[in-house]
Amino acid sequence: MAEPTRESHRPKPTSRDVAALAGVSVATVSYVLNGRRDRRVGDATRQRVLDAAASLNYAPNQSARDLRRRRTQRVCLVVGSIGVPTYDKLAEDLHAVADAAEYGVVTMVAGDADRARKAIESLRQGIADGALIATGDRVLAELSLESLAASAFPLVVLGNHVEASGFDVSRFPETAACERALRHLVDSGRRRIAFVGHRGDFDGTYRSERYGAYRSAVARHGLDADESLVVAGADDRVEGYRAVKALLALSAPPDAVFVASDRAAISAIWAARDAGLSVPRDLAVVGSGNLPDGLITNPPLTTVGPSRLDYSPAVRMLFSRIASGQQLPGRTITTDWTFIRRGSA
Amino acid sequence: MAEPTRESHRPKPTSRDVAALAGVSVATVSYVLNGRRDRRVGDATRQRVLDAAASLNYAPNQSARDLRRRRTQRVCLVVGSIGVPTYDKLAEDLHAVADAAEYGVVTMVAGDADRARKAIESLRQGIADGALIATGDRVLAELSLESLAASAFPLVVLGNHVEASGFDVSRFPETAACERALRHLVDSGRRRIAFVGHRGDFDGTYRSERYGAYRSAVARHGLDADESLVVAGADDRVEGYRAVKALLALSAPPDAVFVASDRAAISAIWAARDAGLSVPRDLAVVGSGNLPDGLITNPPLTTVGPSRLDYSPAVRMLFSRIASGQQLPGRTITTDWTFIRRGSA
DNA sequence: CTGTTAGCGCTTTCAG
DNA sequence: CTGAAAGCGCTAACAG
Repeated sequence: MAEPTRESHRPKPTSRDVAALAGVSVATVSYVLNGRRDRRVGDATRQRVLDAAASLNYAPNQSARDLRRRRTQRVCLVVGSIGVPTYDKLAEDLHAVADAAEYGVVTMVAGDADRARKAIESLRQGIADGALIATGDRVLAELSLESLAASAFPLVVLGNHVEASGFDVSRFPETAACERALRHLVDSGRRRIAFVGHRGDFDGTYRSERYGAYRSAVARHGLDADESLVVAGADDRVEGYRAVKALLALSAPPDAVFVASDRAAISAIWAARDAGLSVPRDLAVVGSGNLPDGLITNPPLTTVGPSRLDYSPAVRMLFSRIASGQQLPGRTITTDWTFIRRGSA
Repeated sequence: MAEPTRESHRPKPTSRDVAALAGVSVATVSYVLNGRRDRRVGDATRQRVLDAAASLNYAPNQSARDLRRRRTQRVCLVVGSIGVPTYDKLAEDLHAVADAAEYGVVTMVAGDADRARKAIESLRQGIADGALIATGDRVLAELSLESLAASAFPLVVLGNHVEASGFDVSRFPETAACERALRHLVDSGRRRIAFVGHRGDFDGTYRSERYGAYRSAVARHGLDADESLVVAGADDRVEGYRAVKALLALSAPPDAVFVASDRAAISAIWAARDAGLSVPRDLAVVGSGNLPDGLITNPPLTTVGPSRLDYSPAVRMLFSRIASGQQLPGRTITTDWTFIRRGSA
């Protein structure tokens, strides 16, 4: 109100300002504000400090604190993309544990190797005390985690094709379950099985486990190897719907579809029903991921995935690594995917 | 290999180590590594520094750099929860701009006022150079943003019921569109209109715009005011499905349902179809949010929401605030929701 | 119980 | 073109 024209930018108060106002030293301010048990401070002094801090609207500077303490009290989650249910669940599980441990969570999105390298660089620069990397195997394959691991940085990686060396690994092997699902389709008489994959599933030389299982099933069981039966569309509900709609409009449509995500598999069920087809009679549908959403489709979604979607073991590995401070040997936990037969195939 | 038993924790290399190895001063290291144009360094020296840094596997310490520079080159996104499509879109839009501006993004999840206060505390402690707060109006109502705004911290808030004072606000007023949707239902002869809300929509004294519009429509148009027609279930696809299924099993079921999310509205269409009902004939369904997913339902989803889901204006406000460094006046951008009639009502 | 002091690792004037 | 030196704001020994 006094100077509406050129509001003078008064600098943020520091612990020194608080100390001065309370008539104590900065050390005392630090002790009071961090409430350490080994450092008893007189009640009167403590109150003066608290009052001073409150009246100055003081907030301690994180960078300075991190620098001095040599830790950030933060963990970092590196995910491959936004809006993917499994990453969402991972984020939830991580937040739950981090909150309990009074740790903050920072999330970085690294959809390609370039971004992932940037994220790793940030980690090397000490942006957090540990990290959970879940960018997917495709990106992981192009990454070198050695520089991080070499510095004993607490790290847990979700990936099926990395070796635990200097960090921990959480694996979800998919192949066996996918093969079982495909065999089931074959056993129930399907010959023209389509594959709806993520865009990344076919990327260059990389081949996802789901796609790999599909290719080998086609070969092994002598199925119709029609390239027009392999399409992208698993990344997204809408894309999935359109992809399956297009498949069904083929002159020789598929009699089954193996979809690399449950989201898109649900869209597949719709697309089939909207085309006047009966699932599974006219089109068998198998999804991937075992999301709860598959329970409410009609028919309920047959899928492959972990029998329970729970990342807390991986999260706990991370926190145990952070707590130990040691250079632990690399641990691996493995959660096999299973074939979960419900109504759609 | 040499000492497998007690791996000595060699400390991370600092700029001093690099300087020593390169035979230059730490200042030169800083100049080289930050590649400043105003400070030309001899090519030979520069190369020595780069080699030294590489051979030591050096990564500059962020905390120290942030402390000295008095900025973090990071922005913070505070969202109300994980796995909500609109927050996902917001995160995407923010990441897009931040990447281009060479800014990092840290995300915090603040589902309730306590968490939100913690997040704000972190912001006050300088965890980022600016923030986008999107926790939803319910949480926002319990929050005091003054302490942040007072320190001229660059801030943009997504909220319909906050005043832009010391920060910018992006509003998406819902009420008018909701009223239009409800009037449309009434005009097409619906009398028993159900409301499927988020758990937070009824929280204590708080009443969301969607729910408020529903209550007033019931009163104004003299609709059946049956409390059993008001249920939670909008937070989640599965919950939404179950909630609508239960509504349809009522002895006096609704003839229309206004759902506070598109996700759950889609589940509502399914639930109706699975119950052998025709949409919209037997049950009219209106969603909220205008997600792309509503285009692929059968019938396509009638909804209320912004005509285009785009948060980049809000994001740009944030970055302009950060860039200016000034204490700008609070700006407000308003994007009205509209009634988008498709097939389901 | 409280104060003094020495840095954490980096950037940035200011000299040379 | 390069170096010396002064801190950024905080915590943690160590004294008293």
